[in-house]
Amino acid sequence: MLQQTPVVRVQPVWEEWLRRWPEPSDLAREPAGEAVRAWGRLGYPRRALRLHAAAGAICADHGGNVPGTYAELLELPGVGSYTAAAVAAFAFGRRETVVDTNIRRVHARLFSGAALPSPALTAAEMRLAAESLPAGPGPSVRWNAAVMELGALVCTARSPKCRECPVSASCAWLAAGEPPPTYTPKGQSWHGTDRQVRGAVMAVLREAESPVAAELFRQPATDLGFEPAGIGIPLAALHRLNPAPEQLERALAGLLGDGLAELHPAGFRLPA
DNA sequence: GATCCGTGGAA
DNA sequence: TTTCCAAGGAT
Repeated sequence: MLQQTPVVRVQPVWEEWLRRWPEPSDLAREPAGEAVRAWGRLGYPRRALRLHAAAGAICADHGGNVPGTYAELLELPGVGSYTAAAVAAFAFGRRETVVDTNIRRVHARLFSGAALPSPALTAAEMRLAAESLPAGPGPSVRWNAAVMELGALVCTARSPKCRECPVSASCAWLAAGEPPPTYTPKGQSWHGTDRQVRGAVMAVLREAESPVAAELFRQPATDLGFEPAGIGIPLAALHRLNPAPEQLERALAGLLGDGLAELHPAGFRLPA
């Protein structure tokens, strides 16, 4: 849930999730669509699908217990190098090189003198992170947590709080006179994109308690002469986007291809 | 390596 | 209002 999503937004969803599914086996028993529904508006709903799949893999391959080594974790759906290292370190106390966006930024400034890390994680960065990691499980776990928190709370992307930074005296970026970023990160476009249409369709499917006829996506409900039960608001939001027919078809096909939706005789629905 | 994949709060 | 960007991963 924390992948590309701030802690404050994750926390309430995470608490409800663990109340409902305290063990991997509890989640694995559910249809994938229930995981997607409970995911709510966290974004990137494929993560919900993969978390559900990971629960299944944990039950099938690990007796229902989350594995504790980097290599085993990395095999799970939706778990990449960052998540595998973070879980092994923070949940199992192992010495792992954890590199998230916060740690990358701290290292870029403190060690390399750059305002921002490069767009993609490099081998040199991993080497630098591995070299700076203290020896011993306990110190390494605390180091990972400390550098991550420093990046999240003090060494922030915009307007870092250098006056509050405990290592400002040894910061290469400050010493260099706070040079600006050498590249301009281009943000993801959103308005008018397929991604926005996918999001609007998913909002409808999450609210729907029965399959949604394809015509409801393709044509405003007012033109159909009736009010669809329960999904009027997200459906109106979708039609307000006024996606081109081709774009809507692309979004629906994409969701089907990703397994986020399935086509029932009565219409589209979350995977049951 | 480049792209794609959501969402909403803050600047 | 627009832009930025947040505990990334898969293809």
